[in-house]
Amino acid sequence: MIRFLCGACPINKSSAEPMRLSRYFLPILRETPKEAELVSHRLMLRAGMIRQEAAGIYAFLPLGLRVLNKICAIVREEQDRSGAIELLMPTIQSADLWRESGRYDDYGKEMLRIKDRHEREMLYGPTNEEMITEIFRAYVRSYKDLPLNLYHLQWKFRDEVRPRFGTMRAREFLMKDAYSFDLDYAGARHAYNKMFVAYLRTFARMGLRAIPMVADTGPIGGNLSHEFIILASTGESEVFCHRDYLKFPIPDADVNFDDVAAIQAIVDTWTSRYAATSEKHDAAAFEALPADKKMSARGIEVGHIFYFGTKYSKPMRAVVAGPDGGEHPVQMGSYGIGPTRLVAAIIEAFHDDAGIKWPEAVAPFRLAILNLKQGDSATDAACESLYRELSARGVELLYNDLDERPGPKFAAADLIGIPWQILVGPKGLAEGKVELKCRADGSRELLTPADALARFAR
RNA sequence: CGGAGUGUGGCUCAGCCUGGUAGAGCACCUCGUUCGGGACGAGGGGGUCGCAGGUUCAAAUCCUGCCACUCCGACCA
Repeated sequence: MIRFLCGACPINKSSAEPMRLSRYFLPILRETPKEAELVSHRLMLRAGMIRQEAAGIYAFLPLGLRVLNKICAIVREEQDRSGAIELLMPTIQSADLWRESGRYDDYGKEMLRIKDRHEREMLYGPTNEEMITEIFRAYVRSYKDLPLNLYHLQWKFRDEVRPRFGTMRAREFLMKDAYSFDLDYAGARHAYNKMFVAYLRTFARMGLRAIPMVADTGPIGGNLSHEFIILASTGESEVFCHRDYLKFPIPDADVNFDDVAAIQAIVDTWTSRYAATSEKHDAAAFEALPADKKMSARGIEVGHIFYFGTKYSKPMRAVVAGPDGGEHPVQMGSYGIGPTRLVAAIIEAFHDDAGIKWPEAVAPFRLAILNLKQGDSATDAACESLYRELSARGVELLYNDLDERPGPKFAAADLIGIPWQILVGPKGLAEGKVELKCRADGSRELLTPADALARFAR
């Protein structure tokens, strides 16, 4: 099946093809490379997910790419559900565009500036507000074409002084960035709210509880902004919030994004309690909370949304005709999610001493078959049969058919964190059984191959 | 960008102080024995010791410069 959509871009659909380990490329490391400090960084290197090519610049190896694609697929589904429309902008931009907004000089050394063969000044995009505004103004003339929310998933480059923590704080990173366009503040506020709700769903589907916190707007600008933070002991920043955030409900998949009042109500709930990062922390307000509701923890920022009005539309003259016939600079917002950072963040949330414990929604494979005695005819036959039957039913699985002892197979399966393992060996088969192990809680049960098949068949 | 440190086979590291023919474990290849939680034996392949100069009869080792990477700090999706 051809799944190739776009060679150099990160837009490939997840591959559901089952795989034999003997034909796969999974360079597992038994020892931990010394540079890795953070547990997610260590595990990503050991599990053969990434390879560092320069400081803060990583290649995604096949296993890492599968996870990244799963994450992108969820991001995409929830963006689409909320009404955003995907396009794809380039990584390289012209400096002229950034001079229009005035940010070319403001952005500083974080921006990677390059020259082409004609000595024209170019840059590797750290974000795309200018470019999307340029695209918008080229085509959109009337308020009747609004609201509009355009997004893409593309590699960004920010030349961090000090990249660290693997893909958590890389210089090159994948980002989903969406940009909303509306005629007035009310429309822009609804666009902001829609993204807010989409983000709640997006992170929840990955098994994460992300808490929206009042945030600084930084060099993007604007005055309404939330960071979506997941709590993890290894988080980079200190955060403070009300304990109620741990149990607020996640909006259903059938939420109506056109229902302005309903969407606003969800946002109101999710902004009704104290929640702030250290930069915006109000110690007095936090101290006023009941003692059993106070939560201070470390957090990882996995998403950030901004409303910034006409900050770019005014200088770049992105205007539409309103119902009054006059010209109005368009009201904008931008909305980011970092999939490459999420890969690491999810590992921070789901791991143990043996390795990664992927939530099913983002797991590189759903199921692993471990042949515990390769070469034993009954064992081989049972494995092959399971592999064939499960493949035929579309189960994403990795079959460890290496001529290896059981120990390393157990260790590898635990390390790469596939949610379910079927252990097939002569001992069990003598009783007509295979063993099903759940990576998340370590539970095991014996069952017949037919029952195992039924368990995973859709 | 300030401070600290590290570059020796694919990985983890020893050797450097006190210069004298490059090592170990793991990984890899071959053969045999093994085989339900990272086996064992025998044999084998693989490194211009980050780069460039310098000192010396002789440099992984001493000196100078450069580069890369890591950690602490300021900065950040």
